[in-house]
Amino acid sequence: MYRNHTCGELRSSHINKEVTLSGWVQKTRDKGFVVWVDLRDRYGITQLVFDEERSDPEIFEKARTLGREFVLQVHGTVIERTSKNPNLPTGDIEILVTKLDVLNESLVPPFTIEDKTDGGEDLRMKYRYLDIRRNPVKENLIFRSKVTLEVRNYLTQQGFIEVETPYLIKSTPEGARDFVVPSRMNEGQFYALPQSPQTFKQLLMVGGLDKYFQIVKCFRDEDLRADRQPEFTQIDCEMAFVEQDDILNAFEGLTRHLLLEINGVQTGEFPRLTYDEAMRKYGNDKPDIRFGMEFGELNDIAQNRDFNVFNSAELVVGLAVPGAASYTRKEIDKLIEWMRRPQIGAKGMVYVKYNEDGSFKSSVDKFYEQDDLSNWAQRTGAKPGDLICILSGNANETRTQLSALRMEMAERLGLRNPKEFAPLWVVDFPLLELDEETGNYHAMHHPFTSPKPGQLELLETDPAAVRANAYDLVLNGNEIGGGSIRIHDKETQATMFRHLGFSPEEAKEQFGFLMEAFQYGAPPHGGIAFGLDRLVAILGGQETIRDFIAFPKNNSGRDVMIDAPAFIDEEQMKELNLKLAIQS
RNA sequence: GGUCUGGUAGUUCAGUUGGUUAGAAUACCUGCCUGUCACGCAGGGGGUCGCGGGUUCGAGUCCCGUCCAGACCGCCA
Repeated sequence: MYRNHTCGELRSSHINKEVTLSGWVQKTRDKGFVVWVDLRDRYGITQLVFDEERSDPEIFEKARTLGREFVLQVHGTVIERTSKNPNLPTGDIEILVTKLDVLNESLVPPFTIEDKTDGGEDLRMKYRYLDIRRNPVKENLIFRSKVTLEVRNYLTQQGFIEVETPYLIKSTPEGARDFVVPSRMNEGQFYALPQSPQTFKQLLMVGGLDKYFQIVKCFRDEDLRADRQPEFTQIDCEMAFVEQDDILNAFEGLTRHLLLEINGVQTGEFPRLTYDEAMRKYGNDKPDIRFGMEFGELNDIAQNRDFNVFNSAELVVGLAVPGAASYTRKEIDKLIEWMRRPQIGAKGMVYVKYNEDGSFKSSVDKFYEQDDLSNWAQRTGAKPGDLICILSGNANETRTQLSALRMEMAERLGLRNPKEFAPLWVVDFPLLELDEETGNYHAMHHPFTSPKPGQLELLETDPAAVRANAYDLVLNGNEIGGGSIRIHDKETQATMFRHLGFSPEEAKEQFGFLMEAFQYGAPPHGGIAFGLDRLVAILGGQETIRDFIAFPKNNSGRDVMIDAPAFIDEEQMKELNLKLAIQS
């Protein structure tokens, strides 16, 4: 038996007990006449003590040779400490060791295994197994396990069935790039790893399973970000015989359950905003509504004066930054400069200081009266002490730019409190999106999304105006889930494919199995998928999803620990009938 | 594909206008220390300044190229 207690559980009530513990050496403190060793395991730290008087001389000498991260098994007596440590749950006691076994030695670790490590990102990834020994990483993984357990509990209780779908499937051109896997048995042919189990879950509905979910890995071969990994996990869900409201209610229930069980936060009914409203009010289809700063459109009260910048703009829109009227000229100039960076691309910014005394001072005083500025303040909800920031130009671009400003200012003002949760639904997304490069329309969600009732005809005349039965669940400015009511009849699906530029032959070749299934009594159905990594990170109050993934990939999609991807040897290539176009 | 930032001791970083033997903290090693818990004290070892080329009397520092890492834009149905 390696242990009969963990390193986190012994208290003064255990004094005089004989115990056996196993764990890692966190640190040794050699004071000459006495040596202390902090022994760590998943559950905590317990102090071991060795001294000249009470310890066997051989064990005492052995204790002095222990290095960081040695694996020990110790046997000894729980004793009361002479000087207690109130910062440690086990700080009242220590173990007077009578038997010391080094189960394994350790090299000096390349970084400190402490909450605040001295190791950089790169190094920690290379030695991820050491990083996982640290509390913050370990606790994140435990947290994730708790979230997935609650998801399974809740959905199972609601009558959902967890079904696994295949990882080796077929590549399709729509959407993200596929990871492909060569098939040895089928010369020259490739599987693709799923970007999502989309078509399979729809086929499960045709199969009559009615309520499905799966916690499932998905794969996308696209460039990464801090919150994007090439393989990531979704909570994938689908239901039959449902309308949009049924789905929203069901998964609002799941989200509310998680917020309550995981974070202890009670949430009321989630607000529902249409895509158009979200864009008008926040310039963003995933608005962070933990704070206000809603947009105020000023076209009618700012145009038709002598200020040509506004007169020539499609949209004049502003927002009030709370308490920022105290910004100096220099600070405002810096902010404008920030807005003009290529990433945001604003041409300039008009500002109005709403002074505490009720007067206004603006960068366009030449063109506008105090009354005008007062109207602007009213439209943007500004109060004395606020700074009103106004952008103008092309409607879409201007909204996006002002949204960037809104998020930045909220960040600076500390309004993005990670302990606060503000979920909402964004509904009625456009069905199609114009690809600027090709000039073609493609599905904003995916090609199986149904248009709003009676809007199918609009596809012919005004494709951009067609709204879809598609919805996103947004939490604190992050899209944590998205889904739609699907098309479930062959004719509509064929029409969709045609509008997306598929020839009937291409549609049949790629999605023939789905269209065929629709001919055998496909029920109305719809669903949603949550990004689990991101959801867990947000519930955990953190930004980077990498900290919630045991073995994440780096910026360029590499696993620096196992050093993947890698070349494969010639024999393997031959077997797969592959030849590289480049020389390795 | 693009923009930006960084790469100096095991680690995290500093290094001025191009100028003596490249520093600090921490980690590591040795010794001391009668209750430590960020222990303390004294001493010690540790560097191809990412790599290649160039400018210069002289390059960690300037220039060109390249590799690696990170953030962002494009991309992510």
